[in-house]
Amino acid sequence: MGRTPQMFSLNPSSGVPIYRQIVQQARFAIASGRVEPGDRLPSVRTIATQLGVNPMTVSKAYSTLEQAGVVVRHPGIGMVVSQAGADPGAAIEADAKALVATAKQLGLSRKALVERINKQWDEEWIDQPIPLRRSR
Amino acid sequence: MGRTPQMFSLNPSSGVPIYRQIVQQARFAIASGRVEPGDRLPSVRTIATQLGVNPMTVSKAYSTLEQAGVVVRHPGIGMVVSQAGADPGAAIEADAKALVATAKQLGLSRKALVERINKQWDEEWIDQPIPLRRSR
DNA sequence: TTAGATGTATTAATTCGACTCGTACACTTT
DNA sequence: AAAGTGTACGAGTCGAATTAATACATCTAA
Repeated sequence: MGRTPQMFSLNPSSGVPIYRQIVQQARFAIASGRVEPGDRLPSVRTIATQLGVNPMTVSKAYSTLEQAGVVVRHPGIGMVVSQAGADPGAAIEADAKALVATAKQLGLSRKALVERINKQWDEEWIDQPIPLRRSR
Repeated sequence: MGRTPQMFSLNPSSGVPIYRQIVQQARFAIASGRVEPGDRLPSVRTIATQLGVNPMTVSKAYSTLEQAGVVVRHPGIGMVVSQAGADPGAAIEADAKALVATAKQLGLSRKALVERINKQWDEEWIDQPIPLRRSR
């Protein structure tokens, strides 16, 4: 059984909470196709040991992913990537909802909001923090 | 001189910080046209007295509005609603920026993001918390 | 110039939520 | 059973956010 290369890694100096780093990296892994729907994520204890953190911390990350619909809990088995989880759109639903709510409160028109989004899209240039690695 | 009816009111049980409530209500007042560009907002001490809070708390609200470009500081005069401040689009710039950044990180396409926004727009039905009051 | 108005820098107290961990538990597979 | 899965519960820590008291700098208006 080929021990899959460590799926997660921590950046202690980033200031980003551990469980968020796990959530983020899991999402990247899915978005990049490194992990597909139906695949199992490493067990809570496996990750906890590898990263040297408490199992509860990993569990919190998994709970977050489950709430976001990215994975499904299979009792006795573990967390499995869901079909819908492959849709990155679902991941931003919460943020999108908040933004729309605010925009409406401010009396912003739908068109104006979309324009603002498009404008931001062109302006923002993110440095991709994706440490891609060959899978297999 | 007709004392304008109290422009701000607090909801202590809402859990929303005082200075945020002031910011929000000022934005509503502007969005609804109750206050127009060029108009003065009540002085820090006036509001502080009416609401029974510290002047610094009101000042923080005003500083926030200034940073957002909603009002302009006129030394010795007070805070005046700016022209650009009438544009509600500016008020959501920060949130829009965050959303776009997240979407890009997740590998979401521009089209997919806009679709998500439109979807949310149709789904969300907000209860307008605008306590409109006749002005004058 | 001076009295009275404006907003604010500084500092401090306090609240409050986010984050992490230890432990014990319920459940499923094998 | 034995060994694996995730988690409820409780506690501890830490830091940012919020509010306040006070004194201050600036501008207007007379």
